[in-house]
Amino acid sequence: MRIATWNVNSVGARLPRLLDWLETRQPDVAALQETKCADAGFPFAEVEALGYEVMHVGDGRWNGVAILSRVGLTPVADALPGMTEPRYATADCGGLRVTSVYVPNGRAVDDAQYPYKLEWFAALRRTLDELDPAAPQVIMGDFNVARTDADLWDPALFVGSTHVTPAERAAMDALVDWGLTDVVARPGKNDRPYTYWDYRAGRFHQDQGMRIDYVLASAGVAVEDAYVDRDARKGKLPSDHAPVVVDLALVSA
DNA sequence: ATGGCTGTTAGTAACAGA
Repeated sequence: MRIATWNVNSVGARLPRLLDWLETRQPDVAALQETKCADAGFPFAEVEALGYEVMHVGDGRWNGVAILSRVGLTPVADALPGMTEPRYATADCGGLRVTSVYVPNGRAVDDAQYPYKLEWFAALRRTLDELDPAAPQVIMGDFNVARTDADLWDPALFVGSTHVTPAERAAMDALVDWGLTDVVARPGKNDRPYTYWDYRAGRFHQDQGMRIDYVLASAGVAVEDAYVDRDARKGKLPSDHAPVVVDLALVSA
């Protein structure tokens, strides 16, 4: 099974590229983030025409997540308990539980969005309490955390910022420590692991990015290959994120 | 040098992203 996660930064603005990407990469399951639309604005017909079932959670100009699957899709949850923004979707897809997450940015450590981000992580962690780490599961998306300084093109620029604080990194560790593997992609350009590059200042061209998009896989998943699809960040009108693509097999208990 | 760009809804400006 091939799965992928991609922060598309508006599914409307990205539709031609999304459809081309689905046709050329052929993911069985794709988790999208930042669709930036309500259900009425989601291109269901175009995506379904490629053979995908779609679960979309969105309410307008910000946030929005989706799960696309051509191996079956049964929705499980469209929100974290107590969290109202459209940043979370879970579905069962061909024997694999798939969660698409768009973790709040946090903005600044002295902003109210920062404790909100940590609360959001805690709510995400609590969803695992009732689950079996041996069951096939992936939680993937834009986590807005660089787990280590190696995940930043210039760690000095992020001192005092969100995305790198011990609390945010501990929140990621708490997910991993429950029993999820941070799937490491094949080395990319210059062996750098980035999945996001700012639009400004030629950051992508200089490979000055961040690793903030992750695939977290349970022990019920055997990873066969993983890579960051940098080609999807090239050319005209790209998202500022690249997809992470993972080939895997389900491990029977 | 904390900017540089791109998206949305708005209606030629504000806000958000990371």
